[in-house]
Amino acid sequence: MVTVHDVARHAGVSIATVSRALNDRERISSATRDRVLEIARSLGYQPNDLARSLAGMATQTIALLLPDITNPFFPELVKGVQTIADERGHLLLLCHNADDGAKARADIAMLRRKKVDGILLVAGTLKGRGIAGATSDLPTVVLDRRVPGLRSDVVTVDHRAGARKAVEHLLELGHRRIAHITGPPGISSSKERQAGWEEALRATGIEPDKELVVQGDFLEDGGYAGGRALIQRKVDFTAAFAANDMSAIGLLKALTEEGRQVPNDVSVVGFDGIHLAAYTAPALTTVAQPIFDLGRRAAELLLDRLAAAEPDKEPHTVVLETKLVVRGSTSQRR
Amino acid sequence: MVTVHDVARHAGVSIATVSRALNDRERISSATRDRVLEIARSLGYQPNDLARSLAGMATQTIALLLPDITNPFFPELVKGVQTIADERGHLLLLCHNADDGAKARADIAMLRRKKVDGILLVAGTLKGRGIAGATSDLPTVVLDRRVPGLRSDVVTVDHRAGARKAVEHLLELGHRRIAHITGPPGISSSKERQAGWEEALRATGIEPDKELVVQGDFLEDGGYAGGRALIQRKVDFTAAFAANDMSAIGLLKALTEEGRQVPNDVSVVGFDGIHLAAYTAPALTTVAQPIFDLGRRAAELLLDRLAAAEPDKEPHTVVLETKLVVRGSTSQRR
DNA sequence: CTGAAAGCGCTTACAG
DNA sequence: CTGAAAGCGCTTACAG
Repeated sequence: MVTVHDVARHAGVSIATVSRALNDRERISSATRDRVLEIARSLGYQPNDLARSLAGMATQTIALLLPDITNPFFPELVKGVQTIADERGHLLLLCHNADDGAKARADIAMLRRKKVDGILLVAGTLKGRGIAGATSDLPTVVLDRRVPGLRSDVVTVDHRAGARKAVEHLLELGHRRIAHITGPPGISSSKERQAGWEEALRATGIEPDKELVVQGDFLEDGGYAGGRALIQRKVDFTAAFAANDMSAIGLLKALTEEGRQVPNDVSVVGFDGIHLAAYTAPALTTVAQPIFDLGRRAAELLLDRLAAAEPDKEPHTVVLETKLVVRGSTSQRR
Repeated sequence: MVTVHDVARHAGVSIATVSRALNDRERISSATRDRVLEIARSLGYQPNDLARSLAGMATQTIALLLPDITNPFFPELVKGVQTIADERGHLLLLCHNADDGAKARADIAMLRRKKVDGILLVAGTLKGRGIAGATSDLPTVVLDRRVPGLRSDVVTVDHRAGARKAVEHLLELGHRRIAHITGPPGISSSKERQAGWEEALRATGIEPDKELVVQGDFLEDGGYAGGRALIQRKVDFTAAFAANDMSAIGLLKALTEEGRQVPNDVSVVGFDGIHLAAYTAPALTTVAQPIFDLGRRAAELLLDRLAAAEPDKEPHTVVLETKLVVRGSTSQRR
């Protein structure tokens, strides 16, 4: 393996000069720099980043922690992150925690030992408390929803406004009895989306009916169970707003199985805008998050902060826009 | 930051002893070991893995290189890899190369400087030549398809046998004019799947008709274009085997647009078994690869090799089984 | 602009 | 079983 010593010897300079040539920024005559660089190249010199980082330089590595990459929401987000990491010469570490707080903390401890420069955290249904301690003093950007107790940059969407768009769309189609399948309890994005449902109804003079609300979990199963529950309880509804696309897809399945036609008998709107939503039958009307941009902006925010002169300046929150995408699962109330 | 020196001082021992206590394996009295460990714990000592690795230990980090995480084939595979990495205390680096050889080589160079222990490579449509050089002497396991010129472990499926299953299924349903949308040219998995199509036909005494073959690219667009081409050319066919699920989905779309009912007018079979295939209308009959296990086995193979006494022993190829999953897109020939 | 030296935080022969 | 020392491959004050 070729080291700075080899390059130095061949160039007839000290290793300090080699280091300066390689890292440029120090004052060094351009003649020596060019000569050293040429020799380094001809020797096939490749710096050892371990040594570099141990000597005080950044590792140029960030980590992305998320619950489960097979959740269709995440690949697009990962791609957004990766795009920026690539652009800026950083490597991306991926960690799955399956919404398990202990696993997440163990991952963070490991990342700390590895001296990653910073982390991107999709908290899923994780509680903020344990995580906040684990990430202390590690530059962190939180994605998609706020995590209580965690003082960090946040990149998210306006979940409440998005939910309002979904429900307003249904109201405009003439629906009045609009069910809501919630997300998992206790996390802000669930609460905000439900609040958006309520707000939109009230704004039209409709008092939200508790009977129309069933609890889900952001998963297909929860949407399916929710759909069956609504029907079993003989709830009267002509439309439903599911807290995310996967639960909307589960709901679609339950409705179909129970003989209700979508959208003729029931209109359905989801939330997220995952690719999958375009392939269901009927294709799902949904409130699309800018998933790729969420990843992009979060990575940018993190790397900007890392590159900043004073990286500790106060946390920043970026709120991106959602967009209603109308497809086949919604129609005029009959 | 707490270092071995701090622990040593508090314990009244040398840093060598601290290191031995931490890493266990050396002979050290259990009394001192326990005492040192207790002190390390109470001081909140966390080893610096950069220093550890620079001093000769493995980085416990592997990398997974793939074309594009938003291709629905990959999330499941990543999860398989991650599962094993987690089990064995390794971190996972993710690199996207968008089927760009130069990008892949740059990534590999970076990974080398970071001293990753080994890499997992999904070559996509990458040519073997450039990659083979880049990975030289870096422990590598190749996934899903063989890469010519690359001497490494391989975990794959029997693409040809899988394709035969698809076509045999169609033959059993009475179809005789079975079109084939190929994968991208020049890569082994495409060729093998096409060879399977031919074999199955010949085995039933049918001579493969060139007219029934249209080139695709493993993407939805290629399947869509292929479907339109078949119809425009007025090719006579009652069934089609697409080289993968995404092209089958594109084909579904083209057929529907052209007024052909699936499966009544045309039966369609895909390949891969991505989740998405279960959500289309009709749901797609497909030859499922054990995607999660592909990732699992590849990671196991790599980590086994890294842990092995003689890591250079000759390359191993693991071939996993595919499984026909019959859904709504195929039916008896009318 | 350049070099000698110290230091980053570990592990591991080598002695004892 | 334990310690003193060397070494992993870099960067960066400190002098000059």
